[in-house]
Amino acid sequence: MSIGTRYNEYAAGTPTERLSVGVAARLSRYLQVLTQASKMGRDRISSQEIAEFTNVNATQIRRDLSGFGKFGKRGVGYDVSLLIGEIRKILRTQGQYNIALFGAGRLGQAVASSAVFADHGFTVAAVFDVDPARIGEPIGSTRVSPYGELAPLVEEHSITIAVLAVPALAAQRVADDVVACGIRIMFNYSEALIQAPADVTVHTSNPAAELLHALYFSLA
Amino acid sequence: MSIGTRYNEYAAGTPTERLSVGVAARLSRYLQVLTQASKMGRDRISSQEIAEFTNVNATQIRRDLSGFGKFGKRGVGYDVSLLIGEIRKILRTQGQYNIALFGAGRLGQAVASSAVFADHGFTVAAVFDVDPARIGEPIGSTRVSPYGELAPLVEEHSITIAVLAVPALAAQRVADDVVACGIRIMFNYSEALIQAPADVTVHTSNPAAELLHALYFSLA
DNA sequence: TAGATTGTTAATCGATTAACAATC
DNA sequence: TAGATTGTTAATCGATTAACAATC
Repeated sequence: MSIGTRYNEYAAGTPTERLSVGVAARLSRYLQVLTQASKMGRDRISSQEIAEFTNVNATQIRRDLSGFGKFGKRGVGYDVSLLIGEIRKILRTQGQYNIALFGAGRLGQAVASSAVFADHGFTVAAVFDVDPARIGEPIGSTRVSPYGELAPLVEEHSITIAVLAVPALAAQRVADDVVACGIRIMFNYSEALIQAPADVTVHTSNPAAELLHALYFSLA
Repeated sequence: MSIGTRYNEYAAGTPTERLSVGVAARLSRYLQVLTQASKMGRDRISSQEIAEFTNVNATQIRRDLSGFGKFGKRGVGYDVSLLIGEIRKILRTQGQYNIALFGAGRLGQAVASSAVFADHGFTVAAVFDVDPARIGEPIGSTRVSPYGELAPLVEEHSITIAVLAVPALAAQRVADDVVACGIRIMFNYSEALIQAPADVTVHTSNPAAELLHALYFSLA
């Protein structure tokens, strides 16, 4: 009966089924490439080109997309802005999402002033730091808030995502506080291994692992 | 005959076959988790714990490792430092590798002073910036060099990896120059889509795509 | 028309999962 | 001994690849 209820909810809200983890991950990456291609003034793009930038097979890309409609033109490719719209509809991530950034040091400042999040509708709505000297400093389009105001500001700005740009030793404590505020998605730029409840998603930036992997294949 | 020659080369140098892309990528991620666990003072770790931090299935982890030897103890788990050594042997990435960092701005400074690369034997041997005001500035354990000295310094320091912390608009030009110097591995922190020859590996940091992906699954 | 690229199928390959004996 | 976790097998699922007709 509870399973039946869930199916009914899906049927009422959206006719499509839940995407698999793999498909959702790949669609997100296509969206990133398309967004950047659009900024570079590209109108059209082929599955082959998307493949080069995502390292996903071109046939796989065409099949991922064709599962939701015929978005391309044979002999021509895909219209970039049309495809951006379609993927956003599929991912149901068309809205604006507010981010809380932790750490107003060099990394935090770089993140706050970068376009990488803004391009996808993510707004850095609050920045926190434990250093009293930094409180009130302008950063991106906001100012540094005291860490003690975390809970009320998360509530006030409807923040759903945390980005951790703090030292590794502080990361777990911040993660715990963030979870306590009801945030369920974190992006961790520190090298710390974050412990979090099962319903919380933690993505950890891992450039060193990617270099090791690349290095293995480049060695004779 | 050429195929036979290749097999002979492998047989002479190393008895093991080439790892698949998937295995090498996963082993690199296990190594990152183990390295961090070691820094946190952990002596032992179970496949289940590695699974939680890598999002790789615990059975998969055990099978990846058991293909190369019996590194674990039943009922106990894996010895962290022993396993670090074994994976380094498998990946043949035990040496020191020199990095050229491009961009001495906030992001570049954050990267240069972070432990994330140093923990895996990557040394930032040279930092380049086009801003004359920054030349000679200390950054990490080196100083900012003029961009014009790229080729001789890459040669002098045996640099094999480039890390791009430059604005998106400058990224492609830097990538072209880097490739011209013979570097074949790049890590790109900008949101730019980098074009490079097929034998060059470019990894682009993509926090926004990972957030979009996480967001999809966290939405009701 | 000729060339290019999508949409789609079928075959192969690798990853995931469940299960469990072995053993620390 | 009892509990825990590895090493390993088998079954299922999803990704990759090649191929090609459809069609812009």
